[in-house]
Amino acid sequence: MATIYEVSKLAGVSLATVSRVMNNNANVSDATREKVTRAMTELGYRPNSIAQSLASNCSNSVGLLVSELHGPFYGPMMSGIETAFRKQGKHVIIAAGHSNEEREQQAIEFLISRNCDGLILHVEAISDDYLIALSKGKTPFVLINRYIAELSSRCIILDNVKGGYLAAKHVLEQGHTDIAYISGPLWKKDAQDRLTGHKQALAEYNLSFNEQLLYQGDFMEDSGAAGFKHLHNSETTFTALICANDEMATGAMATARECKLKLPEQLSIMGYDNVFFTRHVYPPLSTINYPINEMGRMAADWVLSNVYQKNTPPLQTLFEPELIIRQSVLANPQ
Amino acid sequence: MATIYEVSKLAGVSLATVSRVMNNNANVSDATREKVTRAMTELGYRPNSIAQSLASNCSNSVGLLVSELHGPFYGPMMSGIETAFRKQGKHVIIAAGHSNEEREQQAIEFLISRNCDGLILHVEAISDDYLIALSKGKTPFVLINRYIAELSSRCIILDNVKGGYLAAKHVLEQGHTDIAYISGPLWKKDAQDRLTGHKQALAEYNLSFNEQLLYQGDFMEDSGAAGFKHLHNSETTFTALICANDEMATGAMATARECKLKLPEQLSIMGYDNVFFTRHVYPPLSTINYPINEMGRMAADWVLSNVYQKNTPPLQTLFEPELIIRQSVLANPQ
DNA sequence: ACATAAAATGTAAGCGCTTACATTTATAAC
DNA sequence: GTTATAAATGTAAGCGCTTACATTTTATGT
Repeated sequence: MATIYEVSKLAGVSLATVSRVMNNNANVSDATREKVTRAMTELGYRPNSIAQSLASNCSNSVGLLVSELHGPFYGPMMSGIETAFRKQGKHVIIAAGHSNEEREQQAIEFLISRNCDGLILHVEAISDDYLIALSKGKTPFVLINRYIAELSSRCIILDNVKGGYLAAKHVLEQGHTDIAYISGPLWKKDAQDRLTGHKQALAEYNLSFNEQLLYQGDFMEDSGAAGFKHLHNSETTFTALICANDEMATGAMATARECKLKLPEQLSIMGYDNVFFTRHVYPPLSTINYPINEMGRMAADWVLSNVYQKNTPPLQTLFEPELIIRQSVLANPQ
Repeated sequence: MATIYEVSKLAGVSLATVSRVMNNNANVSDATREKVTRAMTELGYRPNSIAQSLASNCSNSVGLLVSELHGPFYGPMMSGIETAFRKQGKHVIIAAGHSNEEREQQAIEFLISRNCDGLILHVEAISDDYLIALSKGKTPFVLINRYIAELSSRCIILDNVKGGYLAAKHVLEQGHTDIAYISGPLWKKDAQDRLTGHKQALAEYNLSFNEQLLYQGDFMEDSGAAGFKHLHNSETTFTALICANDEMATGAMATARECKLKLPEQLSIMGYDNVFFTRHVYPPLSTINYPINEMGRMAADWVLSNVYQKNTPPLQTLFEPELIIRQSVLANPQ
């Protein structure tokens, strides 16, 4: 692989000049620029980005930490991010944290030791304190789907209270009054918020929240199944079940069907996230849209703007959920 | 950020010694190793991986090129790969090629200029010739889901002929004789192979392949829908539809239902890939398992073994598809 | 105790770039 | 044609490590 040195020799100029045309910064006369580019193509020169990084103290790479690389939620997010960065010649290093505190911390360490210029973090298990401490460090980062008051300007979040409200309201508007709820793990802020919104809607309809009809899941499919079973076997009855995300809704649907319930006739179900496969389940699942792809893009813009001083569209930090009506919620149940 | 120089001063040794304990290569006495590690923790020293890479000519990073970052197929693949590498302290740089020749080439260039030590490529549009030329270069790479005879030892593939055969055989065994087929784009080897297997099974049952019952799709959901419409409106009839992947099967199912067909009573459907959501569609889709997660892991092992000289389990290059029976194929149609 | 080999440590030259600063060359103003 | 000023180019010192080679220390055998 040719180096800048060989290029400079071939072109008959100094190293600095070659570097200048590469970073087309400074004043280089058209003539020499021409000479240099010709030499570069002749040698098939490709700059060594490692050397560039070391010399310029900028790795042109940003770390992306998600909980899982698979799963319907993170794909669109990564996609939005990668697209935005590649346009700018930045690259993304990915790591998975698996919603586990130790692994999330390790991943962050790893990304930092890799000299990432910035970090995009979707972390769940790590503490606020750790992140606040991290914010004192020299690697800037932005948080997706997590709000910490002290770090508010770098938190890109969805209004989950509103989302929870919207979901419940839709079900209420269809005439349901006995509504079960499978929440996410309530130590997570987003799970709490969704439930809060749910309760708000109930209150608006002068319905009191029945603790019997609440099951705390963990956002994973199996807990949707377990939750449904628990609720189904309890003494209370319900005509609708709202789940705090689509995966749990899917698990609940499968189990409900195993219990010989007709969907949506005997049970209306509502999800949350609008993960792509929700329209393929049966019946197609009504849900709340989580614009994760755009939020990923926004996180990328945050980094582009705050780390690389690029001009970006104005940064937006709070996103709005949206009701998606399909066929899993039946009107006028008896 | 502390550098190796400060560590060496604090520990009262030379740079080289510090470097030695970091790479715990050479002979370092326990006493000095002790001194050095103490100095490192005292300073909170973290090696600068960029500098390491430049000096050692090894970036400890491997490039991963997939068609899309989202979608049900690539997630498990990336997941298997990331896990394998992180255990070894290697990191993965991702790029998306979008099944487009130019973008795939750009992505490869990008990854190479990023000094990746090795590449894992899932490419579709790029030519064999390009890859063969690339193999002469200095960056080693392994191919997933692509077979090129000249590069056979670095092709990690599924036996798609067998998969196509298995799918058709299952449908035939259930008594179907009029079987439609929505293929992938036939310029792609895997699409061809699946169809070849399909025809083999037909032949085994002494059935001739009816070109009228073939529709060429593009592996995307919409083409499943379009394919079904086309087939449904043609003069021929069929009791079963085999699709070359799950997404197209899903598209076909949705459209079939829109056409008021009862599934699976009036139409049996078979998919391919066993993407995770297939068990959630209705009726749960019978399909062919594509062990993409393991294949990803194997690709990682290939790199670990061929690039980093690590010991790995024996490398396997050909993977076997497997029939997954769910409820979308009905027995004894009339 | 001495020679010799082995182990431990140090020295210094890069890796391929960027960039502050110095120098040369072109341009403008008179 | 000078001189002042700006534009173009060159020089060389790093960036933070690794590593070949040189040197010193320690262990071993007699």
